[in-house]
Amino acid sequence: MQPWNAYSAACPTRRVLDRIADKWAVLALGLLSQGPVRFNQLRRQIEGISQKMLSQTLKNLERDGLVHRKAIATVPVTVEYSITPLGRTLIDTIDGLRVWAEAHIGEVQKSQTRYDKALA
Amino acid sequence: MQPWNAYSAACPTRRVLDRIADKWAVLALGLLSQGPVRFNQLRRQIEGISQKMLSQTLKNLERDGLVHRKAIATVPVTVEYSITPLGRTLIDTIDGLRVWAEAHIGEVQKSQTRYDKALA
DNA sequence: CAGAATCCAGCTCGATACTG
DNA sequence: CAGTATCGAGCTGGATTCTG
Repeated sequence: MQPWNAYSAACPTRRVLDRIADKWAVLALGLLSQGPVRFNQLRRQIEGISQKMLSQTLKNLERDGLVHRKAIATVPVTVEYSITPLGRTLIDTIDGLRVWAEAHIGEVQKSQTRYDKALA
Repeated sequence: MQPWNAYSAACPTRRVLDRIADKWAVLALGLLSQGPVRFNQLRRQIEGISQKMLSQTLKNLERDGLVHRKAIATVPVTVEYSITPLGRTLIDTIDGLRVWAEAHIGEVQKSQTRYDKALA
């Protein structure tokens, strides 16, 4: 845990955290890890996302090289998004967090309840 | 990657991601993992944080059971924050992300540069 | 279908001032 | 020392409208 002894905008960890801080990004990447999908298809799968956010999220993911965008010249245009190998290594890493979450969410919830009760 | 096929506010992973989305929380937890510290001591170590945010961050971490707050009745009061065993398991998990970040940040950056250049 | 552009309500967060 | 309270600027993100 060395790099955390000082706040630094250049810290790689922080930059990655900033990216996955965006819940939509993680959600989208997770879905894309199951196979390529089109824009509106993805939108329907991520219930609650606005198309502005999906567009923005995908653009960021593509910029980071985590997702690949492929435009197919049909009429009307079809765009297929897929996860890149790099993206796959990230989602695999995030999976560790998923495991932690599912293992400990009960404990966290209990702590919250206790905390809230102590205030009232 | 099952739980991601639908957006759900109850999804444990998402709740954990929401917590660590807060960059200050991760920073603080990381520092606390090195040993107990007092409020202003911590504040000095996390350069750039406002005391409002530190206060808020620590309160959230305590509520989740990730951090322990111990008030010592001196004059003036001393408050010592320390990481809990649960918090330690989380920071260990986040460490996987740190490893990923340090291994792949170069690749990400290259992709970004390429992407930006393609637009201009 | 796959977006881009605009508008604006709401929340975040820093700055400041005050307290036990 | 370790906070709380209040206020306002600014960013975020949803809703809506329009396009190739």
